[in-house]
Amino acid sequence: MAAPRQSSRSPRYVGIAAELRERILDEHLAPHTLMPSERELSEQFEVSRMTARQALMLLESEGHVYRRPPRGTFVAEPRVRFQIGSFSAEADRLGRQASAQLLWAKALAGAGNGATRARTALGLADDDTVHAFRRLRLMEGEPLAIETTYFPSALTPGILDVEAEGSLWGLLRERYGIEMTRSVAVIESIVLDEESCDRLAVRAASSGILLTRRTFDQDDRCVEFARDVYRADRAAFEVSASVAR
Amino acid sequence: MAAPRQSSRSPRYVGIAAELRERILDEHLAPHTLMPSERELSEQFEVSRMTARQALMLLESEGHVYRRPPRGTFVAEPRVRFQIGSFSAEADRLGRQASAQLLWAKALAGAGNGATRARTALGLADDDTVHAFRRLRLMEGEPLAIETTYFPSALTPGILDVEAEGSLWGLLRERYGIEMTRSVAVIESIVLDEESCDRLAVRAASSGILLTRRTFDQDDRCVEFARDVYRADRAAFEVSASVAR
DNA sequence: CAGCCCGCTTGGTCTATACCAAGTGGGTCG
DNA sequence: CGACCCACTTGGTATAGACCAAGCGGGCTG
Repeated sequence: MAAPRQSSRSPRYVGIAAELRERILDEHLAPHTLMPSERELSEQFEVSRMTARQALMLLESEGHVYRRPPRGTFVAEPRVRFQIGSFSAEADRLGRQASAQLLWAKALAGAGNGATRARTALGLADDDTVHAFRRLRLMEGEPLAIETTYFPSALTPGILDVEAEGSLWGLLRERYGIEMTRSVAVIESIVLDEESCDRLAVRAASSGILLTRRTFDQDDRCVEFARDVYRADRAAFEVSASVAR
Repeated sequence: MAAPRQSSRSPRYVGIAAELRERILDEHLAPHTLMPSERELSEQFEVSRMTARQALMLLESEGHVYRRPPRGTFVAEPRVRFQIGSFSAEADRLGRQASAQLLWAKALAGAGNGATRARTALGLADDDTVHAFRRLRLMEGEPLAIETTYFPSALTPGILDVEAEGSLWGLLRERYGIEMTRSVAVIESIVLDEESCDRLAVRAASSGILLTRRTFDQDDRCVEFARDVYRADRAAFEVSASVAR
């Protein structure tokens, strides 16, 4: 049977999403509260399961709920605000407990694997090598970002052998005497790839924020190139700029 | 009938999206090229229309295509990169032709309508009024952002009567002798509301980037509060920061 | 010839149904 | 008692079919 003509102009699933959004916000349901299942909602609102599902998918894309099959759909937590710079420094500033899980650490030479792009960003020659880390960053135990960081090998001998659970910037200062002085970054909205969704524990093709950063030291050498992917529903960025005239 | 067991692990629609993405990127199809319709794709790939549709929706959320019912689905243009600051200044820098359509301009007093929030951001008292503009910003004729800008009324007498098609920052400098010197902004990913989707000519519940900005003058007074909503698929932001130690 | 209208196509929405993978919990068996 | 297993529930994927609004173009009508 076709859809019965609705009185309002907007689609049924938008209205259902609005109703649920209101429930979450007005009754300020606690984060991680279990929402009704798709099948329950389809009965309550007298629509097919696919329509109830569309409403929940809308709320998920807004960051109001998250879904954890086969457990159910839950109320989400509000997002965390970052400034550009080191994840660890930000966590300290916010008084949150940050940690990192090393995914890999290696020396990159030759072409491919982002090595070429990293060398270009770092201002290195084609035959230079770079040291690269990929780390999952967590705050209060929740995965928030995947950082991929590249340093010129010449500046960071032996860095791959260090335990990389803490601040890499701190390591650069303490062990290599490199002072980071300024960063230039590009922030954009992306759709997360399969691996990132997996690591960040969000559903496939979720929205993410890509922060591509170059950091310079006291001599204005580019000493770090980083490509950080944040969960869009959990992160916000605070930036400041002087006005060019 | 149920879905036949696929050989691969990933869903059918992800594979179809990948195939189409490849076609767009490898054959570098020109922007605005018409893609096959959902019904055509469902025949070509031998899936139901809903599955072909999911693939196209995925590509749309990635910004690879845009949909314009009932004309069809088209290859999208790549995104534009901004620095924090004035939209007009950025357009100049990029050598693009920028324009603005005034949506409304009014004086706000009392509570509600964002007036309270604007006063707080501007550091004004509860009985002060603010002058507010909402403008649709276009680049090369394409809607890219909705700016809502608030100024202290005391600093900008008569500003509501000015034609607001160009740069408001230019106006502040030339007419009121106010020099903008620095901005502080928060960038985050949001889902666009119905009106914004409409104005920006994107589908309902598309992803957007919210830039909330406070701008200060030579005396470090906050002279502008702005809430700008950009299309996530068309905008990127370049920022720089010195490293706090 | 001008203008209107109608039918085709498109994406958008919705129904109804089916099977799948994977946690959860209860009950059973050794 | 402990380990295992199976049934139930959940969201995820997929099918097949239906009607809608709206742009477009061709053909008909005045």
